[in-house]
Amino acid sequence: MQHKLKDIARELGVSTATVSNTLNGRGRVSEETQRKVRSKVEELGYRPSMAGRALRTGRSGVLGLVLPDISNPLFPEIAQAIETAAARAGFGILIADSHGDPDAQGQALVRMMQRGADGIIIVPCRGTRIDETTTPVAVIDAASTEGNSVSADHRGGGATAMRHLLQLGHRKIALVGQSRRSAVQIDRVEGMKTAASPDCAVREIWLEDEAKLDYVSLLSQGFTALVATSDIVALTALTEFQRAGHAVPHDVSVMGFDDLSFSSLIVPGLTSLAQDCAGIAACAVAHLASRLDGNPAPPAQILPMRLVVRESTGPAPSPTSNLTNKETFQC
Amino acid sequence: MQHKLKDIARELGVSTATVSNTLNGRGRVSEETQRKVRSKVEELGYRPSMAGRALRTGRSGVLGLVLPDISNPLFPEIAQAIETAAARAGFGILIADSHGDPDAQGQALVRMMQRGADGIIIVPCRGTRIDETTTPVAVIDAASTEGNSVSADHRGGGATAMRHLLQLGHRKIALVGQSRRSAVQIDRVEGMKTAASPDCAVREIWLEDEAKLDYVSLLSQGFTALVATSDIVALTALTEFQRAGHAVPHDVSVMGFDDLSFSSLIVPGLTSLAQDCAGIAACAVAHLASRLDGNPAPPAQILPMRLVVRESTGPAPSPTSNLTNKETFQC
DNA sequence: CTGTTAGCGCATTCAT
DNA sequence: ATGAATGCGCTAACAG
Repeated sequence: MQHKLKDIARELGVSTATVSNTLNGRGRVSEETQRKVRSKVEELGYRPSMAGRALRTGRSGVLGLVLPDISNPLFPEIAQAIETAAARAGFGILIADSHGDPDAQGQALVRMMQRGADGIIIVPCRGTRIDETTTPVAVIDAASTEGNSVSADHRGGGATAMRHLLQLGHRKIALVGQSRRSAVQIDRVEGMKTAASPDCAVREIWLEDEAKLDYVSLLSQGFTALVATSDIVALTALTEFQRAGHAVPHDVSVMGFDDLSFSSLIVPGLTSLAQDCAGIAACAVAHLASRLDGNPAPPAQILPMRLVVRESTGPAPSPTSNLTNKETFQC
Repeated sequence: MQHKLKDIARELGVSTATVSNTLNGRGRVSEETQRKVRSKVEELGYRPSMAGRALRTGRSGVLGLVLPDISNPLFPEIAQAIETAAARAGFGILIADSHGDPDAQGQALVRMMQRGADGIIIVPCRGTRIDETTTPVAVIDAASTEGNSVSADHRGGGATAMRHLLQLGHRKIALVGQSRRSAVQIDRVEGMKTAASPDCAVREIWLEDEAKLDYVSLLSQGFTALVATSDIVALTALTEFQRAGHAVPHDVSVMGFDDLSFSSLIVPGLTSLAQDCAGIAACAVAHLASRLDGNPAPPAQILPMRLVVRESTGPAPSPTSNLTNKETFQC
């Protein structure tokens, strides 16, 4: 076992209170003794026991992080950002996975509280709402969700995506989402639709409705661009197009959301809208830290999304060449 | 604040020890009082304070998990598996990210210990070794790494990959890794090479050596298959091939490692070698749990990898059609 | 079988 | 400016 507060107090001939006061800056302690204490602490390699402190102060110095589905590829970034922000603020992160199941999510919340988490950051399952509890909770969801504490501006991101394609001359655009139960996806699609110009034809497609979407047939229907609510879906579309011999972005432009790790690595690189994960994480941690200091819950914060232009989006094909694919040109 | 042990003891007219004994099964307590205690606990919704217990027992009930780079897409699965395994064993998971930096890794280890982690599971940075400390550590790396506690059979996986391609008739195969500093990647490539038949030409390529690898030119050099040490690299190769108009697997077979989440979603689906994340996680947690019970460190465990065959691998093209690509056929 | 007692390591009064 | 004393909630000895 390590050295205790008492040890270093005894060795210095002072009281434990003095040592504690020095270390926590709380105190009226003379410069002289402060130096002695600090050097002794260094010498002995003393580390305060979190258990003792937690019992005394009722604070564990730990925040819970509950995620809906760790296997979602966006998770790594958000988790990393939160861990970094929390560490900077002196908190540890206790992690839990709800497997997308509302029951498991509830149990995870209870487990975190039982473990003494000072606060909880949660990215809720689709369609679940979080009832406020005794321990403060920061919710990262969509701006349109009640109880949301901080989120990316998914609507604004959708609008930005749409404007990007309009600028490139696209006028017939497919909007592809996975599930309507996701408030995030709904917001993104809404944003796209509101930004569409009157002369722009838009078709909204939800994968949960279709057995299997035939991406390639969209081209013969005159669509020149596709925006997916996730880079995952965009990647699927991209590979389908390329496999069928259609050039991206020459024949069709493709873009997604979240700027996942692979999006910059594939060929062509995927144009995407990135969340400000670091900003969101910092907000969530700050939110909790502030409430732990006794302040009331701050208003929800919405952080802008950032357009990352890569090679998967380009000028709309001219009407004549619209149905022409690469092979035909080459022969 | 919640109810304390004392409360429920007082309400029942028994001692705190009796309640504690009942709850921890430690005790010589009559059936009668046990029932009364349990029902009172239920009624009051009593939850033991981890802080108090931790201080008393010196055990936090928490394991640290230190990852080299959360943004690695394999992380989600391994983290999820470990969280699940730990929860089953009654542990919480305190997470930390070393950003691939050995210094940060060391600091993360210290932070975990300071927070009172009972044990630490670590996936080390490339090229780092973990010195055993006072708190038990389980290392998840490669079988060839000293100090490794549990890992997938990366060599065996490499061999399996090679045999899969040999069976399909491939005899000129490119092996693509990212960094030689990764023991995991080394093992995978070694496994591939040992399984290559004498009549099979193999070329080992490390991306850290090349400014930018020209995947497409490999085809004109007669390669009919490519194995990457990661699905990420395989995905890059796949999209490059498809963009250039080469059909996968008709013209070239591609396979990777780790069966990342996107591998089943792209077209064609990526053939890959999957780690048994759940098994690895269970082993790591069991390893730590056993050592916390006072047992000596168990020997390292190696878990087999599983071949997941999808559409990106197929029969080798016949020698005559080897240099022929899709467009030429169609014209 | 059950109750009493004594800390675990720390932060915090209240005296000095 | 410092020290002595107190108890956070719990469990492990020991006593009954």
